Amino acid sequence: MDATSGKSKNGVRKGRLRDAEATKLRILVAAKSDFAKNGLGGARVDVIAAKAKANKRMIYHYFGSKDNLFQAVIENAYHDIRTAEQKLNLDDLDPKDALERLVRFTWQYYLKNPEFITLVNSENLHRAKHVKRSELIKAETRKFVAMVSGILERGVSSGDFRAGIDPVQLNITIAAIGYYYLTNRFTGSIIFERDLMEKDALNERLEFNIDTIMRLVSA
Amino acid sequence: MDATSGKSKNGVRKGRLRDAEATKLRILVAAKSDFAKNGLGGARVDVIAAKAKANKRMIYHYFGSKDNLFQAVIENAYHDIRTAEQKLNLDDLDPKDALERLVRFTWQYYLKNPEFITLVNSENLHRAKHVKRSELIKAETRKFVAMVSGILERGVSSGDFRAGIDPVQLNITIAAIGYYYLTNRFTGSIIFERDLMEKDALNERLEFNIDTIMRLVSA
DNA sequence: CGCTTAATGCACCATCTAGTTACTTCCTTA
DNA sequence: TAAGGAAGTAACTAGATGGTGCATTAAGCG
Repeated sequence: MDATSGKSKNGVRKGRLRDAEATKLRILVAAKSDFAKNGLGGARVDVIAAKAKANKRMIYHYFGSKDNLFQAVIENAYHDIRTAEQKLNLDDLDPKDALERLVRFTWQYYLKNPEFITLVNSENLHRAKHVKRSELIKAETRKFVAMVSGILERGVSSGDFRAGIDPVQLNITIAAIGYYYLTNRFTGSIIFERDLMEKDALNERLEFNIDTIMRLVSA
Repeated sequence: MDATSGKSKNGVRKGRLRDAEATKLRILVAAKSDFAKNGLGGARVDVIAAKAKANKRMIYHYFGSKDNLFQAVIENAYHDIRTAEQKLNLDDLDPKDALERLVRFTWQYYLKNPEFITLVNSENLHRAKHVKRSELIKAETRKFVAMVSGILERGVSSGDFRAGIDPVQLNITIAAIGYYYLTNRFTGSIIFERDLMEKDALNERLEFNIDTIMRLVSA
């Protein structure tokens, strides 16, 4: 999406006054942020419009409804993480390294993109009705599962991993141990009476997670 | 809370017409259900009142505000799970059995009480501002962590578990691998293209989780 | 049995919210 | 350069929504 350039036909920047793609993108970005902060129900269309420096009418013009806007946001969020995962080139690594790298990546991605977690939570509150409509998300996930499956197979061949591990269960577990810690960082920090988001605590958790996964798969 | 009895001073049941405790409890139950279904922002006070067969005025009479009502609900939810955990009498079991029992219990509790998960998610969306005010929750969690800590110590002594495991990290992990699977059951079932809530799938996941935890702690 | 107090119900309000109508302004292209 | 479509705006609406004021009614006590 090269929509922020705002160039006229002669290629000269001119501070884009009327730029459909740019406006659409600003709305999407603002919506992602507001939906992540307040959930689908809690987010306000007026607030999104203001944050996007767009007129509310534009939201309906480009997206049709609040629900459709949410769908665009969640689809985009899944697409981003799946794209980033593919860029890890895990197939080129030794299976143990590949797996560790995936655990690290997953943790860091959630840490740097907390809105992904909140959006997924919100989507599950709504019984995945938006994700259900997206073929793109399914296809990209299929590719991702295949990649993890490949790592497992190579690990079994090399004698590093035990056989019979379901790649989907493994995926879920890798996600779970990071996701849960971070999505529940507020209640967690209160009930356990320690700051879970302190630098040392975060590093400790990442090492713990790597250890958990390595022990889980090792032969 | 023995509030449903509705007895007059002579102890005879008389279909309680004016029963403050009963009304309060009906509101709490209805609120828990509606907050769990729609989140704090999405839940409607009028709907809660109707579901509780109480007048909306009563909600404000007993709880003061929607926020205070939510606080009562979340405090109650934490209290319930912590109470159930204490009833497991894990101290009387062999450390390995105790740990397995805890993993099984946690999974089954989330499965049977899905509203707990949704409430906690909602509370984290609001940065734990309600839980923050509850001393009860902190105290009960402290006791729970001590119990897990005891299991770990006994396991180290018996030679079953390795030393140096942080009970809070272990707790978080036990919760995570069940919680994540279940809270994301809707998106999970779509993106992985398999029904995660099917009976066999649930059993498989539980066994996988027990395995994960056992491998994590074993010497 | 009457009186006080707490439980309950009704009607109402001020504000907000998703979505729309009717309009103006800019940009492209023939 | 004129025209038509696309981008953008402001004001509005119909229905919610959280929250209240006030009257009413039952419970329990002396």
